[in-house]
Amino acid sequence: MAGKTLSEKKAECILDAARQVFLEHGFSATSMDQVATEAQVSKATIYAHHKNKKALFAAIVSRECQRTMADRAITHAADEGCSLQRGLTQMGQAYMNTLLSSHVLGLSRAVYAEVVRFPELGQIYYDSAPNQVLGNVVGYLERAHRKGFLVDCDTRRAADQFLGMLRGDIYVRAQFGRAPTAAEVNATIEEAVITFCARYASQSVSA
Amino acid sequence: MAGKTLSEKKAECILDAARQVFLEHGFSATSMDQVATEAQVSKATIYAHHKNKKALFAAIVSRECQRTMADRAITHAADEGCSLQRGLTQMGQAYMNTLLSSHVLGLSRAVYAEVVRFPELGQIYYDSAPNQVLGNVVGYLERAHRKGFLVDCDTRRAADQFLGMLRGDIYVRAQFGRAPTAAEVNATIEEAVITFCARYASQSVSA
DNA sequence: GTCTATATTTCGATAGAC
DNA sequence: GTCTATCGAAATATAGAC
Repeated sequence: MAGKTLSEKKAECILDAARQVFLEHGFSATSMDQVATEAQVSKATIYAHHKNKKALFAAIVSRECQRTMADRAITHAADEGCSLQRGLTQMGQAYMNTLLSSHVLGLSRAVYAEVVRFPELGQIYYDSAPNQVLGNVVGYLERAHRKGFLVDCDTRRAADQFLGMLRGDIYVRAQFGRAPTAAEVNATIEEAVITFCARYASQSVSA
Repeated sequence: MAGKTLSEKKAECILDAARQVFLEHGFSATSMDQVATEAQVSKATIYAHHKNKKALFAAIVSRECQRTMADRAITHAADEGCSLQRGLTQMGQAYMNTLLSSHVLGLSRAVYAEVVRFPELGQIYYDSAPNQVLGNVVGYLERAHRKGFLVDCDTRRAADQFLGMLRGDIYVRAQFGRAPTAAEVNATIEEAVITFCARYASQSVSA
């Protein structure tokens, strides 16, 4: 990818700038002038690449959804060779790391804020981020079940409860402005694993 | 309250109109003209009652926080005379009813969207709504513990996990545009109670 | 494609009459 | 307090030169 035209470079600058401004201020509070200044191009250049503000926003949302899922190691964080407790803990750490990062919070904030105006974006976001994660955890639990680590259960329900406990009050606080400490996050993960195992771990594992 | 001056009536109209428009479109996407039209007053009248747009928004957020906590029966939904399982289920139903209502979703959406710009509102919202609910559930669990229904535990952690499981994927879907069915909600509540009791219910209760 | 300059609309907020 | 009328700033989007 060494041979990039000037136009391709500007196109990238626009997307990067739009990402930053949209994720920080949201759709309505962001102006095309801000994006142009941040990208160091003229406003007309933006309109040469994107039909209008809404289309630019949609492009950013799609791009971020893919990126977040691509570089997040949640699925592969769980070492399949170790115990259930350890596997859940590793997944929990990877999940919380991603969820509490400023750009994931910013993306969900921006999409959530505009879901009434752009319902399609809400769909795209849910399908490509939260729902993917849920599916990945379900996959892990099914493999754990085949190894005899888990009792018979609805794995989707179990995964949902695990992720719900992980988010908990910490995530609510993070959404509304208070960043949690690392100690809080670790304690939440540890306790979620214990409660999960109290119901779902097979006797041979929990005993 | 029969004798209301015309001014008082208009003041109410303004608040009601602002509530509707802000909770539907958020702060940035709402114009004072929209509020004025909805309230059937002139824009100047709004500015006679509220310093500016931000102050009006803050007034709405505070008012809605108080209202939501006042008329929500979450705390008192749990019949204290019955079993732990039944009490948790009743609380869960009241909680989900409130959480998934359009005006609570709209309020959290509006506040969440502007938390970067108005950090104080994020604080106010968290303290007066989610944190209140958490505290109320903690209170219920402590009473249940004194009755011997609960094992020794961190009641705040237990309450947090219970509420986290209640919200779960349903709440994420609701945030991003898909309304859950009543059956989904009921199943989520039932399963949250079971997992909660697997760890926290005392032997005499769970056996 | 990219720029400068601008058309056009809409917004928050206010002046002044009543 | 309430209205009409309006100001000035800022927004989206485009025209036209290069």
